[in-house]
Amino acid sequence: MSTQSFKKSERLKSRKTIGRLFNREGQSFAKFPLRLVYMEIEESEVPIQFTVSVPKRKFKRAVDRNRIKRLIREAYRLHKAPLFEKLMPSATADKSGKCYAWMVLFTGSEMPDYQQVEKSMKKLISKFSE
RNA sequence: ACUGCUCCCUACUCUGUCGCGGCUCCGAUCUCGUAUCGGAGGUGAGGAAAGUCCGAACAACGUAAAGCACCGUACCAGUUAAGCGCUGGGUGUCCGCCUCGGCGGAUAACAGAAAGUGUCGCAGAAAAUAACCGCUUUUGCGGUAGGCAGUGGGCAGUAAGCAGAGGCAGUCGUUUCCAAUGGAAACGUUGCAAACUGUAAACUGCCUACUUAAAACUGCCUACUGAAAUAGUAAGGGUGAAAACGUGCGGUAAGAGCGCACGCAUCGGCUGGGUAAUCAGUCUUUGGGAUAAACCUUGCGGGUUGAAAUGUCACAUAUAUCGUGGGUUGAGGUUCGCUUGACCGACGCUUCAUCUUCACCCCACCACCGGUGGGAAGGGAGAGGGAGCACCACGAAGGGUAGGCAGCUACAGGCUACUUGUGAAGGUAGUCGUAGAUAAAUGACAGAGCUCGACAGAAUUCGGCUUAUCGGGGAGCAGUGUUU
RNA sequence: ACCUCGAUAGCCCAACUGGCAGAGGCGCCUCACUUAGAAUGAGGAUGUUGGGGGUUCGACUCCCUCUCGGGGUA
Repeated sequence: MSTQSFKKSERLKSRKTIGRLFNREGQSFAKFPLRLVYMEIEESEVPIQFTVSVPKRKFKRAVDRNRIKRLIREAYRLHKAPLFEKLMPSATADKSGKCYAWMVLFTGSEMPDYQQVEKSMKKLISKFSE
């Protein structure tokens, strides 16, 4: 499996799981302009199911929201490899590895460029690894 | 060449690397499903994808009806699957031009206000029945002026009468004088009157002023006028967004389309042009303020709900559970507000007893190979009845899923050529295949170029409209300037 | 994707069935009272009625359109 691919199976799709994330079970921390909400889930083929959200209240044009989501996804795709390395070995050895659901929210109110997003994504991942 | 308007096309480009959604093909793996992974090829947002303002397709709702209600719509014709779109035409309004009655442009929810109801603030006499002021007729009551008549008055005249003075005549008286039975004069008295003067009343004439000779009053008439009543009238009345056809003449008590002429508008008829809206002419009717984006009337159209519609497969103890009713001749339903109607609607099975009937069987009698009567466990058929189940309807309280497939992209499709038409569009032929996701795909990095890149992201699909928009290119029309 | 409601002063809200520029409360400003402040009293200001266009003599109101905001759907 390529370390930079981003397949359909890596995406968080279950509406139920998303609901649980926001209700009570999810933990979260923030690195401006991003905020990570995550929780432990059972039985997944991949270590992390990932999704993105951008509030409509701050960005009214669909074009802007799409662009931000694409930037965040791109940053995640390019920098997730080290994290997977950390989670995978246990998963491959015996099936005791932990799986997580991730949702990344964009909390800023202005259009970011890719460098900003990449920087905060790196921080997010390094903090999560601890 | 520039400027303006209209229409059409286009929507930064190229290279490399890493990625994403469909599609096709190949390979590998296993739980054999076209599941997962890998690879290759090819493909992947818009002119507005937006707003959801119109119109359809498509789907479901039990068949999808009629009336009322409700909603929409409104010059005509064409175009189209359809339309509040588009094209062409007509009419009105506004603007511009000039050769002054045509041309050009813009614009219009452009049916009906002469079916009815409502509204029209302030101002104004009055906002729609025409009332008020005003004007005018008539009536009575006043005022002023004039006229006539009268009373009164003034002037003049008449003079029978009266009075006056005078005259004449007579008688008598008195007095005085003289030439003395007389005479004369004066006074008194009586008479006369035809003349003189004056004149109450009367009569006649003229006048009755206002700078006088003539105070004033009454009645009637006329004119003007005051305040009323009655009737007529809509010419005029400072307003207002809007004022009861306009101008002139006649007419009238005053006036008025009351009449006439010219003109304006208008319902309708006829003739002609046009498919029609409508235009021109002519005859006739009428002169009715605005508002229908107030209610409304008329014509036309509309069943409702929208892909989160809907079908189907899988999962889920879920065609499950509980209650009520129907099933038992009818519970319930018939869509949106109401009503009506053709109507739709489970109607099958089990069991219990009763009755009727049939054949067999048993008994008795008549009789002779049959008939009649009676009995009855069981069997067949039928009738109505009781109980229950299936099934149907409504409600309650809950449970589960939120996955797959279909709908889902090939078409009222695009492009080109020819052709028909003023045009929107149509026809014929050729050619092209061009997103289809479902937490939802187009991005990042590096480099290069240029005019330095706007508005902006598909979610069932089309045709329109509206709105946003940096630029670039093309065509047509109009104007200006330069050159030839 | 589809359906639906709303927008009036800094804030909350009236204004009928069109009538001439719009009421009220809170807040704001000035003055008085007080040593000062609060409270109280007196006075005052504040409006493109979301933008644009239309109908009408006249529009917060009726119609069209745009912008912004709210709500709903299985």
